[in-house]
Amino acid sequence: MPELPEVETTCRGIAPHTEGKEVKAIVVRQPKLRWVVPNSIQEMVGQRINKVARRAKYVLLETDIGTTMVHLGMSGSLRVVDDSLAPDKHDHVDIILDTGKALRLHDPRRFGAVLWTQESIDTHKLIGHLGPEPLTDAFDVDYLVGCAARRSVSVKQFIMDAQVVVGVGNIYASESLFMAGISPKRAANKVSKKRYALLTQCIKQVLARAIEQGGTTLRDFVQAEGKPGYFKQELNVYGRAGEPCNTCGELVVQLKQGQRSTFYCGSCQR
DNA sequence: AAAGACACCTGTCCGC
DNA sequence: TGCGGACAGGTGTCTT
Repeated sequence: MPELPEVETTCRGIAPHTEGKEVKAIVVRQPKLRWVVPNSIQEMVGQRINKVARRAKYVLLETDIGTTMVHLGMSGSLRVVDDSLAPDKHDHVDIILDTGKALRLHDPRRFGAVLWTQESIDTHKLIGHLGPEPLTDAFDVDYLVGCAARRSVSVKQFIMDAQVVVGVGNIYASESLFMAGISPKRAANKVSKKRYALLTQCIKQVLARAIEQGGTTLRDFVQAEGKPGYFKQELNVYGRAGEPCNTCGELVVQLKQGQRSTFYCGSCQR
């Protein structure tokens, strides 16, 4: 489910309930997620959560002595619930706070992760090699053009490459390319600098707007309070194969690129 | 070095 | 109603 806007929405939703609160207990009902939840996660018990942050698609719960990293995978969501609320089948991990609330990870497919690290996040094995955040100034046209040199992969797969830029997943890659009028099939090194300048802006705009709308709920994403995101109604191409393009009326096309579905308008995108 | 395939897992939907 | 197969928002790892 979650791309950058959904993870950011989650962070913003849980922050008021977790920042400054102490962790009273951690309950792991199903340790087998993408990686087995480490026993060292219990080191977080008794610690105060100083800050909720995000890097790429990781939710970071920072304490004085270490950081808990939560990844939502394809089907994960993190909610704030009353500690006493009975867990569902796929509620795998609870981080129980001293307020009577708990952060509850729900993840049917178990592609998500809960990890504990004492090292600096910037150099962490899973994060150190990642590209810049798309909503920062470090992500600009010169940077993107530099990355694209000698890359024959399609521009859609290129912008989904986390070593190039983080947070752009399957929905927002298609949407950004539609907004920029660029064909997803074009090779990354065959896109002009002028069009990369536009694409850079479109990626920022699409992600920012999706965050404003609380993310996109396709099937199971929910925000911290359990509400869906509302960006789905603003999708122009994703999931709209066979429907008319909102701009020109031509039918939206679906294809596979790197095992993932891509949606685009063959008339508006060149 | 880069590109492509595969793996992980459950739920849902569609056609027969 | 049941069954098989395809598909789903991610990403590390292995093979070409």
